[in-house]
Amino acid sequence: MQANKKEQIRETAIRVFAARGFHYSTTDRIAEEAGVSVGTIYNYFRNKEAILEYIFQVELEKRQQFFASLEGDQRPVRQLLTDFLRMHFQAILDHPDVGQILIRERHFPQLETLDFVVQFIQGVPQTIAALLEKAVAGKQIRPCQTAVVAAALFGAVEGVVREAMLRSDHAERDAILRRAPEELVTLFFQGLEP
Amino acid sequence: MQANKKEQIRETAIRVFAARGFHYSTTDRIAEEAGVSVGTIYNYFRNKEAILEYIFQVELEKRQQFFASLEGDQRPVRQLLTDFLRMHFQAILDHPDVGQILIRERHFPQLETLDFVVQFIQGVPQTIAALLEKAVAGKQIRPCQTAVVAAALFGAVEGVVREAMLRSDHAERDAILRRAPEELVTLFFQGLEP
Amino acid sequence: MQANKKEQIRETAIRVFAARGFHYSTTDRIAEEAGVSVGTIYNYFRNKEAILEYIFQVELEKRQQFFASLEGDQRPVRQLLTDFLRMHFQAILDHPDVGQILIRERHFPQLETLDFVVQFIQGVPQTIAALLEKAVAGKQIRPCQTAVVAAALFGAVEGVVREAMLRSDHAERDAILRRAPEELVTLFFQGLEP
Amino acid sequence: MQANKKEQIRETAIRVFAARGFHYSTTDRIAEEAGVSVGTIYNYFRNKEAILEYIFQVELEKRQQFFASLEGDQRPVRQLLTDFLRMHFQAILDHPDVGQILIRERHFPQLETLDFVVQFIQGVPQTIAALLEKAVAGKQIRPCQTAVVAAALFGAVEGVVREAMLRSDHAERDAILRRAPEELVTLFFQGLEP
DNA sequence: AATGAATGAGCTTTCATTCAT
DNA sequence: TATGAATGAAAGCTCATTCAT
Repeated sequence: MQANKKEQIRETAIRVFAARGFHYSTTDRIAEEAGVSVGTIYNYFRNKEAILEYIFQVELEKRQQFFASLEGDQRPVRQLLTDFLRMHFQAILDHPDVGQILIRERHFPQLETLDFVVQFIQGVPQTIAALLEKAVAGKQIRPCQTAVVAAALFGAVEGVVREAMLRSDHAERDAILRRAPEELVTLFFQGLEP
Repeated sequence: MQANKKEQIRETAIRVFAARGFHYSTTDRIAEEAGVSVGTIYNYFRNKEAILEYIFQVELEKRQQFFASLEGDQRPVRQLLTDFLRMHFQAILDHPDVGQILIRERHFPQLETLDFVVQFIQGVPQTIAALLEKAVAGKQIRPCQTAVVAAALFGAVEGVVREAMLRSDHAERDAILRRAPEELVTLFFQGLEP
Repeated sequence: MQANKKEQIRETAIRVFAARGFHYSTTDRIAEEAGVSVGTIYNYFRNKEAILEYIFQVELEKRQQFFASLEGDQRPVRQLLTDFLRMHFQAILDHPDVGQILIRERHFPQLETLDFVVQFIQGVPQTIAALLEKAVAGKQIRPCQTAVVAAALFGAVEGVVREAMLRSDHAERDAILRRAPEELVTLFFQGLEP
Repeated sequence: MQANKKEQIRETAIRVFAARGFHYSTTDRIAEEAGVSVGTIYNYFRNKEAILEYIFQVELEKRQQFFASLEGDQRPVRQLLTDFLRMHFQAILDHPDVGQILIRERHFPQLETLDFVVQFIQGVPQTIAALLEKAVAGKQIRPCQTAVVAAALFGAVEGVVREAMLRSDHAERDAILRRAPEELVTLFFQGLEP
């Protein structure tokens, strides 16, 4: 029941933050929509910011678990990267609200100093950079500043998500998100051909 | 003197917003740092948001002027795009605070509905998309969803800027930003080769 | 077991109130330190104030029992008063936390209306006044406003306790408290010599 | 006008704190009774506690100024002390609410650490102790632990004020306060006769 | 045009108390 | 009897905005 309630608050907060933005969302509103009292929120979260932190934390852990499951995977780097992007875009397809928040509130000043947010923002590109490193070593791609290219890829992913989110036509939006992994991997791997 | 004061407030606000984020910046603070009284701010701006709007407006106009100056330029698309990215990265090198705000406050809910912010956020990628369109027509690159690719490029630019900003070594940071226009154009044009 | 638990809560509350002050002590904290749940507190006490009331009640009863034991004691008033002050100072030496609370929370608005607190705050001086009355009748001291003098003596006791508590050197502190009963009685009886 | 408003808030707060106690007084209530808005309070005071601090500060400064004016006064110590007590009791006669607060909120945990409160609670007795020291040197009183006696006198003063404040009959109350200085000085000086 | 004291709606947060288990 | 999650009234405080000077 406990974990349930925290989860219930998290999910409601995602909806509310996505609709209004963190700073225009009130704890009263979250409580009301979650069907609990304000006090209950504070039984599970230190303060309002902690809710946002938790949302990020959950998402980060999903990505990390995925990376962990890739350990020892012998398929070509291109394949692994495609898989990761598929997972990422699929997560956003499943919960567009989370995507909205991840993009919108990422630059939230207090968040930027939090360990797991730093890990998310730096950690994910670092893992991508490590994959690119392997691809360079395997001569699948030409030598390059892998950290910079990884950052570019990470940014490109964000840009495509943003572009997709702007579409009011849901079918169109989903189409972009669904095709994105292959297109981006193709674009980057062809762009990096030796 | 008038225009001067509005400019003075805009510049101070850039500094304050960049340091703290829009929502954690107070009008009192801006007034104090600008050496004017709060009341004066309201003689030049409808409200606090209007200051942010104005900051975006000024930046947007700079980009638009650059695009206007490109009108009729007959050089290859690749050349034009490189020039634009050079200008953009140079602007960020010159005023990192503005870059910070453009990235951070872009997703500000009330801003997203404002015409010239929409123009900035959509307009810049749209211009890039238009250039890509021309390149496709000229068979310099393969057919693609130009809007999505433009968004990816725009995002990649942002990602590289962010990566550069993380470096504590200034020389290294500047080196990345200086090389970035060519590298990104090369990456994308090779990636889009027919 | 019952009486035990109530006692356990009372003792913990004394520690907590003394350390933080009544208003900055939470029921959660008391429960935690007492090793019971908040709910349990409310099985023994009507509300938070009732805990404070009970603390006062227990202390008052101790004083009253002492007075009762003095009934019929034929020794000179000066002797009786000295004994009472000895008992009082000893009680504070034994439980400085209780002394702290008795002094600090005495002026608590809701407490001031409670019968047994009124009895404590007025009752102790009244008993002193009664003893002084007897001394006046016996011509051991000159006629005076006994209520006012009793209040002065009661206040003086408090002042000396406070002064003693300020000393960081424990030996010094204890020395003051040990000598205090005689010194105060001497001071006041000499001051009231006929 | 500025100083006026701070003064206006201070005076209202004295009335409100005296009637209800600090912890049961709300900033809204003070604002309402002072005829200003809550925001205005916070233009003059850091927070609610700062109002209480200021009340203490003003009273302490009055006492200190009085002591300063005594510098170089050649009259006998007994006379000086009587004068000081007269001033003190007169101040309480003039503003019984202040007296109430001085006694009730003195033990307020956050106040106890403030420099000027420490100065008040320790400083006033120290000045008294210094006067007693002079009286001992001049053989007007017998040798004694002047610090302890000063604490006792300070406490006795408080006790008498408290006793007076308990009287519902104002005439009676004022009578006690008016007679107190002479009575206490007589009591103590006779009690300390060599 | 410039000022800055005054405003008060509105927010986050706390915590004594309850009650279903 | 004991529990402790849930409650929600109530409080302190902030800060964008106004307007008399």
